[in-house]
Amino acid sequence: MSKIKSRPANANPTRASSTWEKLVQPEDRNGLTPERIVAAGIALADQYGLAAVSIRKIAAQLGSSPMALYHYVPSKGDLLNLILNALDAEFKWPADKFTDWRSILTHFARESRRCLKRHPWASALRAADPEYGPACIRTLEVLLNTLSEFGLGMRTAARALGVLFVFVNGFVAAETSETGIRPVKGKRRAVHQPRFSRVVLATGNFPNVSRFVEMEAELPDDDGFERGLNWILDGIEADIKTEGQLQTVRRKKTAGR
Amino acid sequence: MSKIKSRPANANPTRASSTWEKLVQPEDRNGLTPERIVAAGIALADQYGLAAVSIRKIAAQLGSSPMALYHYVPSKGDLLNLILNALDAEFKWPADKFTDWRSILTHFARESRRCLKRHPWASALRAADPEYGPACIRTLEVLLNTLSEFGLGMRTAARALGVLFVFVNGFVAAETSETGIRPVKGKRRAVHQPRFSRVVLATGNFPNVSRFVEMEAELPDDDGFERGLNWILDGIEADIKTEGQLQTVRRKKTAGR
DNA sequence: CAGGTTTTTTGTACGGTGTACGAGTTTTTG
DNA sequence: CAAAAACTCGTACACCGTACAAAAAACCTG
Repeated sequence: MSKIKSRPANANPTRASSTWEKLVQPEDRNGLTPERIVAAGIALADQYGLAAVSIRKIAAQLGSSPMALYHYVPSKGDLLNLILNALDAEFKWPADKFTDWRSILTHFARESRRCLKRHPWASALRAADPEYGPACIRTLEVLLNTLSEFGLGMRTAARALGVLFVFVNGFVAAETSETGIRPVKGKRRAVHQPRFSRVVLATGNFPNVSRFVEMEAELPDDDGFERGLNWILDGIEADIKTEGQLQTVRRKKTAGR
Repeated sequence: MSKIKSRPANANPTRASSTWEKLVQPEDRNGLTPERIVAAGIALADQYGLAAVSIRKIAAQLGSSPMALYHYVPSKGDLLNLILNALDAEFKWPADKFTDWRSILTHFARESRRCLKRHPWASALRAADPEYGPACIRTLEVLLNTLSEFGLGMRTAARALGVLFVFVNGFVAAETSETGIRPVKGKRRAVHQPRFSRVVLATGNFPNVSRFVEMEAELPDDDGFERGLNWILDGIEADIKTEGQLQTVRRKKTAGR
C-alpha cells in the first residue's frame, strides 16, 4: 500500500530520453523528482556505501515503488551519472579573478579534491561510471576559456588538465579507500597506494615494501597532494617555457569572459 | 598431494588471508586449479567485458558446478584479486641494469602501462578492487630497492611512485574506456577524459569543451603519455635538486623506523 | 582388497539485483 | 464529463554471490 500523500503531477518532468536535458525543474510538487531520487541515492551511499545504492532501496526510502523511479531516471547507470553530476555541481570558483594559469590549475586541483572528499565513495564512482554531465562540462568550459586567455594553447591545456584530472582522482581514491578496516583513530590510512596483502608482507621477504607501507600511513595527505600537484605544475611550466613562444603567436580571436 | 587450500575448515570469514599463500601449484591434475579459474575469468572478461565475469559463467566454461570453484578461490572478490595479480605478474624487467632513478621510473611507468593495456578492463579492475598481491609487491620491492641505491630517500620514492602509479592507471583508464557506444573506426577515442555527454555538448553552449573533445580524439596516446610522464619526472627532479642535500643528511637521524 | 577418512563436487535454496511489461490509478486537458 | 496524458505499481524474468548439507570421488591405511 503506497499512499504517499497526494501527489499532484503538473509540470513536465525531464524527458526520459536524455538524462541531461533538464536537470532542474520547478519544485512545486512534493512527489518524486530526479533531485529527490539523487539525494536519496547519495544519502544511501553515505550511510551504507556505494554498493548499497539500488533502485529498490532508494524507492523504499522514498516510500514508493521501485518501478516508479523509472519515470524520472532512465536506468541505474544514468542515476549514477546524475549523482556524479550533483557532486560536480559543488565545484566553486573564487570571487577574485585569476592572474596566471598556474593559480587556476591549482584551484582546480584543490577544489576537485575537496568535492571528491565530501563523500568517500565519490572517486570510486568517477572511476566506474565515466559519463560527465553539465556540471563538469561547465567547469571545464570556464577552465579552458581562462587558460586560453593566459596564452595556453588547446593542446597544452588539454594535456595538462588530463594529467591533473587523473592525478586528483587517483590521489583521492587512495586517500578515501576504506577497504573495510576501520582506520586507527590517531593515524590516517596510507596515501597513494591503496593496500597490499598483509599475508604477503608478513613473509618478511619484502622489507622495503613493508617500510614503504608503514611510512606512508604517517605521511600527511595534504602535504603529499600539494607536493604531487607542484611536481606536475613545475613539469608543465618547464615544458611551456621551452616552446612557449610558438603558442602565444598562434593565439587568435578568443572570446572574452 | 594437491593441496591448494591449506586452511582449516573454519567457516569463520577470517578476512582475506589464504588467497596469496600458494598461487602456483603442480599441474599434475587436469581438474580445477586456481590458475585455470583465473584464466577462465580473464578469457571471459576479454570476450564479454569485466561485468560478465561471474562465478557461474566461469564454472560453465570450465564444465563444473559453480560451487566447486569455492574450494580454490575464497570468494569472487579474491578471484578478482587473483586476476589482477596475474596481470601484474607480466611486468618485466630489462636485462640491463639501470643507471639512474629517472630511467627506472620511466621503465616502471611504460611497463605498467603495457601490462594494463593488454586487457581493456585491467585499469577498471585496478580502480575497483585494490588489494595488491605478490606480483605487484615483488615489483615494488625491486623498485624501492633500486631507487634507494640511487640515493632517493624513502619519502621521496614513496611519493614519486604514488604519483606515477596514479598517473599510469588513470591514463590507461582513459585510453581504454570503451563505454560500449560505437567505436569510431578511423579515429581513436579521446585521451585523458573518458567522455562527455553529447546531449550537453550539442547545445552549443560549450565551444571550448567541444573543441577540447574533438582535438583529443586526434592526439596520439603515446605522445600524451610520454609528455605527462616527463612532466612528472621533471617535477620530481626539480624537487630533488632543491632539497636533495637535506635528504641525505636526515638519513642518519631516522635510520630505523 | 575392504573400510574409513579426507578431499572435492554438486543440488538446492535464500536473498539480492536491474528492469520489461501491462494493468491500474491519478491528474490534466479538451 | 470524457478522453488523454502522466504517473504508479505488482508481477515476472534472468541474473548474481554464496551458505549449507548431502553426495561423490580420491586417498590412505590395514
